[in-house]
Order: sequence, then C-alpha cells, then structure tokens
Amino acid sequence: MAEKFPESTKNECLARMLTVRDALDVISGKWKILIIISIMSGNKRFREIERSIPKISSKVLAKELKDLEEHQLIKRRVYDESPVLVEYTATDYVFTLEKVIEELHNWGANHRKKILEK
Amino acid sequence: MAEKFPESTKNECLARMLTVRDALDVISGKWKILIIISIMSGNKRFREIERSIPKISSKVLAKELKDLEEHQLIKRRVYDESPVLVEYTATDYVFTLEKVIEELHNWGANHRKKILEK
DNA sequence: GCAACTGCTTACATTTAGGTAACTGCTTAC
DNA sequence: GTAAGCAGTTACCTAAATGTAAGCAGTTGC
Repeated sequence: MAEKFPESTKNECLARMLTVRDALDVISGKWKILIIISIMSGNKRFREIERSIPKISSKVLAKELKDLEEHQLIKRRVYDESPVLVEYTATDYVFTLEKVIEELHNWGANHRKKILEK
Repeated sequence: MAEKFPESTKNECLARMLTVRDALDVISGKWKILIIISIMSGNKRFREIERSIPKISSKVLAKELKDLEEHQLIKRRVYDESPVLVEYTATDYVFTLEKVIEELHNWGANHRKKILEK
C-alpha cells in the first residue's frame, strides 16, 4: 500500500501529529463524546444526562461536565428556583465538533459492519 | 442554544452513542492515531516509527502496533533476510479513517487558534 | 412522616495505561 | 573486539482513570 502523505517531510508528519494531539487532549476519553452527544440530543439535567449514558456514574459525569465546561463546549446554568435547577446546554463552540462526531459515527457504523461480516 | 438532534428519541441518542463508542474503542488512546499518521507518512521500520513520535517508548509502541494489526489497520511483514527486517505498512482499511483524522486535524488546528487568541 | 427525586461530593478500591530501564540475539561498521 | 543498530521483551513501578458505595441538603408526592 502506498503511503498517504508521500510528500511529507518529518516535520510535516510531526506537525500533523501535534495538531491531532491537541484535539485528542480535549475530546478523548471514554465519556466526553458520549456526553456531548447526549447534550446535543437535548438532555439538559444532570440526572437526565446520567440516565441517558449507560454505566456512567455521578462521579465521572460531574468531573467530565466540569472539563467540558472549562473547554467551553457546554454551558452550565443554575436557576435559583426552589429546588435549585441546573441545566447543561451545548455552546456554539461544541458545534465545531459536529464533523468530527459525524465521521466517528460513520466509521463506527462501517467498522461494526465489517466485524459482523466476518 | 438549540439542540443539534431535536428530533431524536432516546433510542436514537443511545444508538448514536454506541456507534461512536465502537469507533472510539478501536482508535482512542494517547498513541494510536499518532502511530497511524506516522505509518501513513511513510515510516515503516520499528525504530523509524519510534523516532518519529516524541516520547513514545518501545514497549508502548510494540503493544499499540499489535493492536492496530489485530484491527487490520496496519500490516506487519517480516523479511527473513539477515538481519531480519520488519516492515509496518498501512492497509487499505486504515484509509477509511482518513476523514476522521482530517477532521480531528482541522479541529485541533482551530482549537489551538482559539486558545492562542485569548 | 416516609420514600423518592435533585445535583452533586466524598472516601476508598481497583483497573488500566503508561513510564523506566535493562536486556536479548543477531549483524554490521570501525 | 567493541560499539552501535535492529526489533523487540521483561520486570517493576507510578499515576491516572474509573468503579463502588454511601451520604447530604433540600423538595415533592402520597
């Protein structure tokens, strides 16, 4: 099989890696993309998000939500009614990840098909 | 912000998650995509790949290469010359990941720009 | 007045990934 | 003959991620 980037110098290869790593640093991990999908799908409340993702624990969810908020991928709003109501929503910025998620979804579907065919 | 998948039922949301997870199970981790990029860029020999990826160790590289081979993303060939020569190359299948990698790269570049702007 | 829901936090344990360094058997170059 | 390269393996260790379980302060419903 021919190489994909035949023209690439070592530095170009390295630059490509570092850039991809920048992305992975933010969105990799077992849960982040799943949480983003859940919120993009309209789940807003903590327990709602928690129930939508199989096997996630409150602890992990709380931590990941903080991470995502720090990276401005989601917004946390507290409405001081009683009882206190908390809502997580998608930011504009998280929509820049749409294509990444779409491609991951396409590839996942394709890969599953491949596995089952064997 | 409006939700991205407003029409989606709980089951659709779940299906989307599971499919994306299938993809992540194969390609997530600190090193896999970087190794794929290295091999796609034309690096073939173990030491060559090792040198192309900053801070990776032989142990981790060996393990990840086995994983990638199992998933048929790369091909390992042993030429029984003396000394033994081993070559890792990209399979056709790994090219189905091209778009995923491209989108990760785009997003990483964009994200870096965003961070620096602040 | 008791169970159940909310949005979490805490303590503790285990699992997994990853790092470090040494070492192997073989070969070539000086 | 000795250093250095090749393609790894092995043993040991640390750190990070994740799991488990319980609890809390407040509210609602029966």
